[in-house]
Amino acid sequence: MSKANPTMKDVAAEAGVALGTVSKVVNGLPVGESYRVRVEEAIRKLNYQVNSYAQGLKLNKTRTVALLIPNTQEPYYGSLAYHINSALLRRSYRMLLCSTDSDMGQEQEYIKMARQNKVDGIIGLTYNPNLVIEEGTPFIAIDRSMGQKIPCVASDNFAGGQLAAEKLADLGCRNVAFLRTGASLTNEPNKRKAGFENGCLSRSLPYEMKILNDGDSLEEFDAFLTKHIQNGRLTFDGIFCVTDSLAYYILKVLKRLNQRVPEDVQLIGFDGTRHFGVQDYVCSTIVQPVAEIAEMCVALLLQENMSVKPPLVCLPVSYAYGGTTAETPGAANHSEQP
Amino acid sequence: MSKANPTMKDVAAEAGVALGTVSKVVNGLPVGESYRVRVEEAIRKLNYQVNSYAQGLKLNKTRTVALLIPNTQEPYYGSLAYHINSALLRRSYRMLLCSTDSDMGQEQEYIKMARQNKVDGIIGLTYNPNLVIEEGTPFIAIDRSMGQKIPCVASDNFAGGQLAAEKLADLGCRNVAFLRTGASLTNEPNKRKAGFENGCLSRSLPYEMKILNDGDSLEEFDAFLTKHIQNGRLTFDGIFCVTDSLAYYILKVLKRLNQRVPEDVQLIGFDGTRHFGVQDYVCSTIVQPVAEIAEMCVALLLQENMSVKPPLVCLPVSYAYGGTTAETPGAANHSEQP
DNA sequence: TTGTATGCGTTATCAT
DNA sequence: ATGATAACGCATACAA
Repeated sequence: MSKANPTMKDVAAEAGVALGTVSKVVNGLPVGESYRVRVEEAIRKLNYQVNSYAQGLKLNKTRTVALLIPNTQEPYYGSLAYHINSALLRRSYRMLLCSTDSDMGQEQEYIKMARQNKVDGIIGLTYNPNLVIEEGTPFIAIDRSMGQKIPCVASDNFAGGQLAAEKLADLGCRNVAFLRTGASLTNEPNKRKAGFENGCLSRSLPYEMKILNDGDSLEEFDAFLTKHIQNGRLTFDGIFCVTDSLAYYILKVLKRLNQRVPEDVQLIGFDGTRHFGVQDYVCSTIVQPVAEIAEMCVALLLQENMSVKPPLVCLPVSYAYGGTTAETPGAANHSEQP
Repeated sequence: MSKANPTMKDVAAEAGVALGTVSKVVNGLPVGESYRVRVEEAIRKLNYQVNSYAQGLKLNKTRTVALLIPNTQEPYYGSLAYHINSALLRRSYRMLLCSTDSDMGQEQEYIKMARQNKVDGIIGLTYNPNLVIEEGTPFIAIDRSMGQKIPCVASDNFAGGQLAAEKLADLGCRNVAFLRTGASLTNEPNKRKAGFENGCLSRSLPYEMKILNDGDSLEEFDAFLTKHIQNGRLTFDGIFCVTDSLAYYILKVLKRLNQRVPEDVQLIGFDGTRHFGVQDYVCSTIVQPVAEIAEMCVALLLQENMSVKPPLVCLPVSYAYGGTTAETPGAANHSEQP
């Protein structure tokens, strides 16, 4: 019976060659034909596999990347994790999943772990403003810039906000609202507001904003909307919510207020969230290009033919109909549901 | 300026002690008080971190576990990945995420990778019937038994099916249906059917089944339900779907058929899927105890005070109201939405 | 072209 | 109790 975990030494003994020869065969370096065959045979016979830990120690490269992300439960995060994992796998890189729960202490702990584990790089979606990152390990940030030296990848949130405004205008809205939570932090998604304002102005579309502060309850929105009901009808005929998650909440509020969606009021969210991750859209929405964001993060991290790291990369978003806006069959700019 | 990646040797030199002493301090082994202080100071000064790769090579233990799962996009999988990650983190274990897309070749590739990477164990949710697993690495299966030697963790699918039938009976249903997809594979979720039949029989509740074969389109269900419409009303007043995902699809079909839910027909799914992972339930459902499943997998894998590995562990499910059944305020067995 | 020897950073076994 | 040293499995510079 062969050993449970054969090493190169075992393979060398089995094949009757030297250790170095085995190493060369394993790494595809030139070696005499007859030797190569014998070594390959021995490898198969013993079922040999390289030990990444010994290899990593020697090369100081581990082909492993850590992903810091709040969780994998919420659809945007889960989707991101999936696509980043796929992009890494395609390049034969391993991925350490680090669910941080957005806890600053835990995030820092994971950074430490990543360093101990000698990862080749870190991709992080963290809102922690004072995360300490070692100079040594390459880092790519998602959705929040972490300084000039660290590239940040995000979707084009400004354009997304603008697109939402334009869509609402195109679909016949005359008076719209923008609803947002989580205002305090500086991050890319915050640009959705500015983009929306810009879009409204360029279309001369009157708008109002309701922006919650950190501690506020979502019920503030209920009060806000209730206040804007006149003769049983909402004074807004269009609402842009900063996320699909919020849009879903607002949808329920509107139902309670007896407003029909999309007949009385049209609703656009942001993210491109689908039911069960892969089915239809939860609401009409500005879709983030999650797969492209993932691919870009990995490409930047592994520095594939990129001479210089850009500080901020914004990827194009698109509009998708999801039942909470008027349908516009035949419209040029209309994305369909897969 | 200090070195980018100081080693124990550097710490020893800095503290003016021997290498072995540093190792002892790092690992909390007894060491002279004055030495310990000096070493700790040097560690802080140089910002030293152990190298897990050197440690893993030496100890042949890596404190790393691989999770094989189809993806992290679909809510059940994403949630499972999150909770397993948390359970491992609590024990200071790292987790390699291996999204397999249910591809058999990729699954096998990941098993190989896990072996190369010297993981201490593997947790796998895979429907691949002929996956080759090395004897050496501990393996825990989720939702599908992979042989006597490999423990399988799942929720109590039989009891869940039974509970669904009993709930429908309790809520006044007189004629129900069971709808299922993905029939061919032998796995734990298949027991939902048997449990449901059992529950119907014990309550003398008439039932019918529609079970799709592997290649079938979901539209078969449309036809099935349409066929059971008489005078504009569905002959079923209760439907149990094998997953929430299917229940969501059926919900849309019922809407098209002008059946009101839950007034005309009540609907129960399975999984406990929530909107956006953390909000309200998508439908009334049999909730899988995802956190407990995760915890059990990790505990079994790491063999915490378990003398013997059980071949199959079934964890209790619960019913949750999610809007697609009649509300039963005050009912004893009623779970509420968090 | 092939074999030999050294070192990666750590732990553990020795003498001291 | 502390210091020196071998070994973990691999890659590589160097000798043959």
